[in-house]
Amino acid sequence: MHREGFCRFPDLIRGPMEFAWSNEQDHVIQRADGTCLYHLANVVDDADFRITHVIRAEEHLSNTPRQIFIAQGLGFSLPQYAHLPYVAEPGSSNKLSKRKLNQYLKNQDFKKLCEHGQQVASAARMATSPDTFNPVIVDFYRAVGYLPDAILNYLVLLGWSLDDRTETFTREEMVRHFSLDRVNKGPASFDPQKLWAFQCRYMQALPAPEKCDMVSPYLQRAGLVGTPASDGERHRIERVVEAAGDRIKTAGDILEFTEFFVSDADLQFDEKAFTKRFSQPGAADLLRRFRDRLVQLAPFDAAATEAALRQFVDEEQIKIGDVIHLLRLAVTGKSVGVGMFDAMALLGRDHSIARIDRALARVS
RNA sequence: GGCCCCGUCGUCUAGCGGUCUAGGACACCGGCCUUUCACGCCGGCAACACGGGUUCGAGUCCCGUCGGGGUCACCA
Repeated sequence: MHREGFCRFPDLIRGPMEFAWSNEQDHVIQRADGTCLYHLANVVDDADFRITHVIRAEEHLSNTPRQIFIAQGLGFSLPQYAHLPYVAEPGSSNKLSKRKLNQYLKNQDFKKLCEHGQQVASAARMATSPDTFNPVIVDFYRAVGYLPDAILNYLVLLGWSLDDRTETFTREEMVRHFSLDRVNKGPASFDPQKLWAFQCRYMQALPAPEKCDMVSPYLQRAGLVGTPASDGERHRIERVVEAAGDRIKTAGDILEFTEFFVSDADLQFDEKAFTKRFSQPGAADLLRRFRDRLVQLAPFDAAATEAALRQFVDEEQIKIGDVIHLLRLAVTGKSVGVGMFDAMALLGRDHSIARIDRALARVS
């Protein structure tokens, strides 16, 4: 390498760069067996492909002089350089590393993202290894059912912005507006919550048919619908997706609504919640009386069941909350979920009644 | 340690000398809505690392200090 003088080059993000050659070491570029080392290969490869812009992470900034030295030695013309800031760990400015997963798990937000993914994976019976299935690896997001555009939109804003208000970009807008001169120099830390927010936003805006397409493979993997899904199953999926609405944040979240895909006999009850609700005095009896009204109701749709319930609580002089939680537990097995009347309409009268009867049977 | 980079709310950022009593977003905290959850709506908290200059005037320019980080392989 040169012993004196400076290596000067413009960086499209950082401006004019200057390194003293005297600080550079002589570097090995080829092994005794003839194989080449990274920097030589890199420079030759770039020249070979007629690379005009080398856009890479900041950790390569200090490698640039030696690569320039090699390129010049070989008589290549130099590409333009742009050194991007790297992505930092949540809440720190250390470089994000896939080897430090355990440490990141101490961050609550990161942990939540991870646990949500794990939940989806286990519900979908996907084999996962902690080394590859975690939020620092892109595959994680694909597996859990994130929207690529949401990830991209989040990522483009990590170290770059268009102005003081625009946050949402389609891919076309990204390519149209992105420019290196608005890239920040400092590292930006990965914020699991903000990524999640983008995912939620994009999911909300996704048209129903596309949402159904995204969600179906998860039900198939879980063995809840056929592959391919029958017309009936397809219709069921559409209705569940519609009823679930915003509650489905990632495609894998469909597996939080398995109660609409299992048989009445296979429905699992949240035992803790069940015990709590049904141990109230008169609970079973109350539910039984409302059940009897459901039997003769026609039509059996959301509006009708709601009207029936409201009339029922009115006559009984109780509050809607006194019975609807029992009803939800009985019909869906859970204490949370889609709107109660949507749930019953979805299942239909026979299944709704059958489930109520099954719940009543376990408490008598 | 040498060399290099960076430094505005907790986080991502806007700001390229006056329009900044510093704007937006996520998060957070209140309130409303409500059958659960989610959504939605309204309101709130919260930052220019510090010290010197330059200037009529500095978050914005210069210097220093402090702080954080990257990189120093016959790895890529």
